[in-house]
Amino acid sequence: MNVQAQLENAISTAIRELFDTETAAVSLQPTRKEFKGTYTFVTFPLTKTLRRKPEEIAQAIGEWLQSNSPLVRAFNVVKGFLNIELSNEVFVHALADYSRWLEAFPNNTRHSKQEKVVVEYSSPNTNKPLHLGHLRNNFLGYSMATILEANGYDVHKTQIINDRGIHICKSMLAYQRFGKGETPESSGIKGDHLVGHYYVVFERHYREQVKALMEQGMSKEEAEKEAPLMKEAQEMLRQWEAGNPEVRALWEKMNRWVLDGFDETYRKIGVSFDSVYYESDTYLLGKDIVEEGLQKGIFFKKEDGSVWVDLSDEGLDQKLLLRGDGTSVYITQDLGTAEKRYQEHHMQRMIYVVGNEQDYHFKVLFAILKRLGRPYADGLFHLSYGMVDLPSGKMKSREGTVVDADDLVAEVIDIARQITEEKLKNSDMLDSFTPDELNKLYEIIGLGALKYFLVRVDPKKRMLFNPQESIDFEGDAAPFIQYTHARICSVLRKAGESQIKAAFPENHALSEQEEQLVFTLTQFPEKLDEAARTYAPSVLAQYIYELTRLYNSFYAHHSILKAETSEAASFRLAISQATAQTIRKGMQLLGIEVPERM
RNA sequence: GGUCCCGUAGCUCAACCGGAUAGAGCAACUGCCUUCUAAGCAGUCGGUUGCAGGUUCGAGUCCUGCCGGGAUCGCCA
Repeated sequence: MNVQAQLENAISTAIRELFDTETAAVSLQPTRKEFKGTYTFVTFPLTKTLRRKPEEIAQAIGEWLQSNSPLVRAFNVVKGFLNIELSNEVFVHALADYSRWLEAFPNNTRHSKQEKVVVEYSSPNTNKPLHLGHLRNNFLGYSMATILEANGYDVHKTQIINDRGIHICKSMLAYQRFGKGETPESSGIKGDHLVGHYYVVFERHYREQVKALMEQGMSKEEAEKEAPLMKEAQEMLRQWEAGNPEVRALWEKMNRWVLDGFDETYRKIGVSFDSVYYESDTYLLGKDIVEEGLQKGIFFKKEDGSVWVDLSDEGLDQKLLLRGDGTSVYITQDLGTAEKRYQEHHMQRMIYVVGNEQDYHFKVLFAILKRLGRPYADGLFHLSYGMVDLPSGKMKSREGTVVDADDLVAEVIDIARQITEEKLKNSDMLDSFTPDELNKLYEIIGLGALKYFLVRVDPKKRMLFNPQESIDFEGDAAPFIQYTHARICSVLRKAGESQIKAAFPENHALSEQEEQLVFTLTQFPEKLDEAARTYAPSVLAQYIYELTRLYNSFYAHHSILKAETSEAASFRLAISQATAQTIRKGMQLLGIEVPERM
């Protein structure tokens, strides 16, 4: 049992013995740092039942604890707040226990829950390359999956690739028309960018046609519908559905280019998937479910043959599930995909990492699956995250304000290169790295900075990305954390040279900072649990930052290897080791690497 | 218009289930490298938590109204 739970029990006992009353579960909070103590018990809620002043209650419980609990060294009362100071051995033992646990983590938590979770993220369209929004999605999804795994779930990472539809036909048509047979190889352009280029070409010519038609007196809506290019794209989609070999061949070729491009990006940014679903494989599957819903009377058919569900009693609308001509819409495909995944994985939970612009869509999807009585319906969760805005507002592909993922990644690595080279030169370390090591280091630092920036913010909130200044290398940023890790590693190396070993001597009297550090370290499992429970990797990011800050302050105010006593030296070394490991394993859960030297 | 989300320091973000004097970073300004890596440490400056009520021992947090911003309400995905 951990210290906090033991204390809470002790307080319950104290209340029973002192006031002859049973209380609801007591809960402690960390003491604010301007007061002495580690845990604080708030007595205000007890004043009514006990009919005493909060100070009196706090004082009485404090005295009881001090004489009855070996955990408690001292206490102080401020208004109704009882601040509890723990005895030395508590910290020493806590660090020893934590270090042992940490050594084995995350192997010691793996598969402890017997529950399978499917996490879907990324899920791009195949008509253009990944952008900044996808990066937030990918880092969030990958990190969430890793965090769930470390919490004991059996995690399966997947995505649904939207590889069919009018969007890809637009790129195909433009390529057919203007491409002159160029390929990623012949042009030297990454496949997804090449296909994206033709999507833009389509849009450009299409806009011209629309404009011309409008000048001839058509309304905008009419012109957009009547423009020859649009009609041709729609015709191409029909041919695709009909299985026209030529169209299919072009589609396969161009999709291959895009998917290869995506793979390259995924590899670069360090995310991965256990499986991939393609819309072209699943888009027809939902139809069986629609049929089933009709038979069960959950769905209904309109005169034109279209199929609908009425969710108005749940505050939602009527929603189309199948067009009058029998073709499927977006949500039809999602029904089918969910079903297929359940058949293949029998998961208890499935998490969709998708932007909050689709909040409504997922409400509807989940409501439908629930009405259909699907066993997995209650385990569905939409991890809805906010959009990434630019200083100019929302990213708009038509206005060319989209921040391309590959460009951004290359840019942050380049900035990392410049800064790191400079720093290494200043500290005479540059020559101690091989060119390969340097390139790896720049990548770790640049990517780390980018990932941390995107993952430190509460997923639910929309966030602002300023290309000029958003990626920090100082302060609340990954390089600060990475640097601290490298620094500790350096201390650990030197400790090895001078034969100093980490230990947990009970007679070492901890300084306030040491107490705080030990306390914060041992919070890691709780934070990990909270991150999983609340679907927020940001709580881990913030925790690691807080730990790093504390350590740096400790580092500046304490000698480690040249400490006053050998007990102090070995205990501080133990703190340092645990901090480095917590940073490394914690950052790993965010998908961020940390170097041993920088 | 209906529904949902958001509004905290000049900027970017925190604040556990309602707890103490609302915290960090950036920016600006001071100090600190003959001592374990200065991407660091210590400090100064910066707030009527959008506004007005309400609930209570206590409200950034819960409730109501208003103001401002965003998303969504397609036989698009």
